[in-house]
Amino acid sequence: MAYPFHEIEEKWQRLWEERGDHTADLAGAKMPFYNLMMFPYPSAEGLHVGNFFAFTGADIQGRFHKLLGYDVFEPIGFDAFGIHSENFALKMGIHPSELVPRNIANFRENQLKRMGAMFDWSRQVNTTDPAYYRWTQWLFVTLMKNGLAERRGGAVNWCPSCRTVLANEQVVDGECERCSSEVVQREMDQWYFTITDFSQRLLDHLDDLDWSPVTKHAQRRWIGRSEGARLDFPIAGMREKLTVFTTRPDTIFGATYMVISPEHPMIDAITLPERADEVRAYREKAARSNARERTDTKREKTGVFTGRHCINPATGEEIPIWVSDYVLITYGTGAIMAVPAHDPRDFEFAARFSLPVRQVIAPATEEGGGKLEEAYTGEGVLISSGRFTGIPSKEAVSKITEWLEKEGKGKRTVQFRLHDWCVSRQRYWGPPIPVIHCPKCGPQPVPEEDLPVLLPVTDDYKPDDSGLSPLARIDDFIDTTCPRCAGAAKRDGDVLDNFLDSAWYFLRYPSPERDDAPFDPDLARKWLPVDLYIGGNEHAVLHLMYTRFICMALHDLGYLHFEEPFPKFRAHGMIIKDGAKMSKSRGNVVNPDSFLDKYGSDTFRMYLMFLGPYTEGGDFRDDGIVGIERFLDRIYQMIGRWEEKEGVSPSRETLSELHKVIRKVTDHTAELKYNTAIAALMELHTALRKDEDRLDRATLLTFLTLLAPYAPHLAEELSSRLGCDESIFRSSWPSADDSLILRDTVTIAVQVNGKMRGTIEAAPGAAEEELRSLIHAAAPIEKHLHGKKIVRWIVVPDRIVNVIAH
RNA sequence: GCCGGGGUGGCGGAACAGGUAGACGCCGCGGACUUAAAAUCCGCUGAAGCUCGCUUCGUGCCGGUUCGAGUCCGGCCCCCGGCACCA
Repeated sequence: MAYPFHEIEEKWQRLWEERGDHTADLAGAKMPFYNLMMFPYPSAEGLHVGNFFAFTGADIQGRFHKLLGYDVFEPIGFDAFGIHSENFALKMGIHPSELVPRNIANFRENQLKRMGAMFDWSRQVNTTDPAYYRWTQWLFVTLMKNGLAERRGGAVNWCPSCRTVLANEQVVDGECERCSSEVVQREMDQWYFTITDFSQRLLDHLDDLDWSPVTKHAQRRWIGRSEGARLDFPIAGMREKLTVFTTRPDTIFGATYMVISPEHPMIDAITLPERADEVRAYREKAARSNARERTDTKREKTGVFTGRHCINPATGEEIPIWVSDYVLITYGTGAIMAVPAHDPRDFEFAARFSLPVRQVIAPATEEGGGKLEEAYTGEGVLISSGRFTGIPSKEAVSKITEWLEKEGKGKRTVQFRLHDWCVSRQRYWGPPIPVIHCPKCGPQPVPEEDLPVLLPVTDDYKPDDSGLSPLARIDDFIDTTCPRCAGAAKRDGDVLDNFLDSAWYFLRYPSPERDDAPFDPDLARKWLPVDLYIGGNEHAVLHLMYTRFICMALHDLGYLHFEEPFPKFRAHGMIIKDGAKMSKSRGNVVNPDSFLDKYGSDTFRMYLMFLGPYTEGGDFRDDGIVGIERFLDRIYQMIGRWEEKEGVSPSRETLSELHKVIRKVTDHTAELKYNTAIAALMELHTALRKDEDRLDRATLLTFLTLLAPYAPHLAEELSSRLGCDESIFRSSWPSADDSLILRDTVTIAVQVNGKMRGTIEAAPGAAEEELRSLIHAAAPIEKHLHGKKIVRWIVVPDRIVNVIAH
């Protein structure tokens, strides 16, 4: 018979709300703790187990810190703009402006409120609210005015079936995430945030951030710093030079040809007339090919010769310029010097088109001048390299760069992989980009006092083939006047990337009511940066990088006092089912609502936390939950049986166990090792049950306090039944008293020749002599020593003794 | 292909810093209560062997270091996640 969780949970949720227990006193707080979790995107299916898992783990931190004495601010909101919401609305045939509020209401009222998290419902953020996206637009305008937003041409991902532009993250292996059509590239004018101006800072700060190593690693890779040089190759018969980026200037004497990307701006100028047709055909083919083909590394290399040559500045030789799509326009200069002897890609290309291969680095283990079977990419000594011959390659990198720099033919540079952030989306469901295009004045930011640019309500929001945003079809919206010259002008028809909505939401939480500023500066100073951020590692790169950039920019512009929004970030794991990701197509989706109905929130919360390490996730199995159900029920029954008795106190053993567990639960909760913290609570429960007659109120309340972050409703209920008038979360977290942890004797393992042969009980810190006699006195161990000569005793104090005997 | 993380009972998972492998929970088995069942409570539960107390084996595979290895080193296999022609 399960305890009456329905009644209890409803009661406490009501009381918390009535009393405003979770409404943080932001202005008056003495020890602020901003407990942030990634806000959900409110889908029509409702909150899934993954959300529930993530939020529970974050809420435990909030409740734990509250008990530690912090003033905790734990907000939640809704990331409701974006292509997911829009596509779903299209599929259902219900306008997103109708569907989204409905989904939000369901999330909030039927699911989030039942979780029992300490969300501060007095402060919410909904990114689709004009009062919010006004400031998202303000952010754009502010960056634009300060030269951090640029309009320029660029390729976008286009799904011909959905007839829409896709964000990079919606392109999986070159296919549209939703319909699996092949994604093609389209050239369009877009707005970009110049995040690349911050590359080095974004990289450097990582050293000081307390983040999971995997997350930092992913960011480092994404930023992709590499040191090298830009080298100029004069083009034969032209005044222009071809500039390449290379990390291996030491191999320049082996550069036997050049390759430019099919999108290279100088391609037409370089190509000789007799080659023009062939090059054009190649270029067109490359343009048509989809992202998957283009990035398939196993595909055989293709390319065409431009007919033109350029001059290797090191050797003075003329080398041919080729075009190939293995050179990307998006990295470096879109052109490379090809060193087939020392680069696998160049080697492959040279082999295909019979281009010369010249080895210029000899491995340390020189085997003589055999023909190279594959590119040698390691270090060695330079050969056939003019005056640099004989120099170790590592040294030659800087020597050759210096030489070319002196000759004015090159420059040492640092290259980043990070691209500027394209924020234009040719979709409907987002904040309109607050820009007015004036034929005379060029693009003008919408004046701040005219914000927000409201998203017009229209039924005609379906994207079409034109590549123009649905808003571009609404003349009433598009036609306007220039804020500068008052002449006829047109609004930008695109909307802002969903990632911009979520790049500043945590700045808004403390003061969502402000209509004169994006956030309250005093509260920001008091509460930010965020103390702990918990979220999914799928956002390791994009969301976290963009948010860091926005904060850095706002810092530089004087709006924020910090550069890094999330000094401490932890990624939670993923809940899988039967070893596979939960998905509708697999039919293995667990619906949290039915578990809430059947077991209640406390049991469900604890079960999810008990599945496995929080940062790794776990496998959801329906049958395991009864263990937690029994556990909580036993606690309920135990407290129900308890009667106050005069002068009782728990045994020394019980107290010892209590303090051991206080230590464990404290440490493990702080480290997000919830599964083992719960195991410790179970052990404590067993110990308390064995000593039930002697339990006093204080001991039980301590136990309930340890339980409270995990099962908040039950802890509140039982503590109130024990006579507490105040919420248990107003009490304080117990501290472990190590002196109460019994250490009368320790169990020492005994090995003979490395094999476990038994244990002995000894006083802590017992001398070796004493241990020896104890071991000889222990018959089951002694029999293994019988008739043998003891040659050595290895004693690890209070842990183990290993006796070596022959 | 490259970079991370990981392979431990029937299952989910524990194990500080090289020191009693399997905490805690599920499943299973036995017992108590009950007219009976459910629920609950108590006990057992890595494998094999046997004189029932022990013995041998056991943390993906092979080898090494060490008094002692799930933990460290070298090689290999498999799974998960991320990135993918970045010059």
